Amino acid sequence: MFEEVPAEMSEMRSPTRRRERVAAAPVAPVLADRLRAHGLRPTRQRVDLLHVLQAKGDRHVSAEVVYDEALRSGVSVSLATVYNTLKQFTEAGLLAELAVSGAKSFFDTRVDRHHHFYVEGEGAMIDLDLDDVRIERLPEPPAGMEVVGYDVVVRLRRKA
Amino acid sequence: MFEEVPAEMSEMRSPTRRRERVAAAPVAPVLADRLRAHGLRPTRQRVDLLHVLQAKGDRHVSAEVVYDEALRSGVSVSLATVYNTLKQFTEAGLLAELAVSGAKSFFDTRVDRHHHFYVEGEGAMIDLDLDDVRIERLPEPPAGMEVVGYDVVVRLRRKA
DNA sequence: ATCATTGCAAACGTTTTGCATTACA
DNA sequence: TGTAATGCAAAACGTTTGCAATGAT
Repeated sequence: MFEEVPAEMSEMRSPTRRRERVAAAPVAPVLADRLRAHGLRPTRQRVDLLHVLQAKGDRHVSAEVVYDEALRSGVSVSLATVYNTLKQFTEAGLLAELAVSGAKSFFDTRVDRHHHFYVEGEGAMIDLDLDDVRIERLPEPPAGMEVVGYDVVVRLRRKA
Repeated sequence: MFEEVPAEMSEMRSPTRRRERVAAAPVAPVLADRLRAHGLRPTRQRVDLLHVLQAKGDRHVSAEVVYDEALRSGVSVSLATVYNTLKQFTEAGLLAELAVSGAKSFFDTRVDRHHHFYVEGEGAMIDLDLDDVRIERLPEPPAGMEVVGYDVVVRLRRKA
């Protein structure tokens, strides 16, 4: 391994919690609307997965974690569908793909502009509000290009 | 695919160029010293791969690209050794691992502190001198942590 | 001579795909 | 009903590992 990366990056998994089939929960209509608003048909799996993703607030997840949590909460999906759905959600703007070093994909449930702390040696990422970082000087883009935005990763080390 | 990522990120491959066995070239002793200075035994493969990596100036490569270039320039290595060697080089500080979105590892031959442009849709990264970006305000690290540094990625889009 | 390094092939974990089935609109 | 989405298993990648052979000091 090039680096130890925890299954879920920014928090420990909280104790298992039994839950009704999410699709039947009262939040479902809201989720369905959110999906429609992003051009996605609100199928059972998409609603369920969106619910799983949102159930714990902002976080950084891998496909496997989402799959595990889905099963754990009684949602029936295949791993392939989780992968495909995360990809669709990302294309639709419901998720953002995180740039991390290593060979595994991570997704950020928070899609508004923000930055990150990165804890070295643990691979954990922590959200950083936009206001906590400010860039003073932005470089000139190469000819024919325009600047879309910038991402800052502040690297941390645990004090001895 | 989540995103098209070119085999080599920051430049197109230049036309194939026949070359002597690198280990026999006059640069070898220098490379060997560099390896020793970083605590690595200068084996033939390590010298050869270091030469391949440095042959084109600073760049962002994947294991596969390094492997291809090695074969193309007459260097005999196995893909497994390329992977292992890139990992060792990274640990030894001869390379830096790049944080990119996606499921593949990329390495930066430039190890001094610098930032990057990232061209959306092409996955290309372009080096940015440290002076071209300046951060005005750095956030307070969480308790028990200290800030080691920060990386900035300026995202670009090709103008229409 | 000794011990690190290598090569190879096989194992592994992650992600994608093909195709028959299901379910939304 | 027509079409998009799903499940599954299998394939396709990217990466690592085990072990015997090789090479550096």
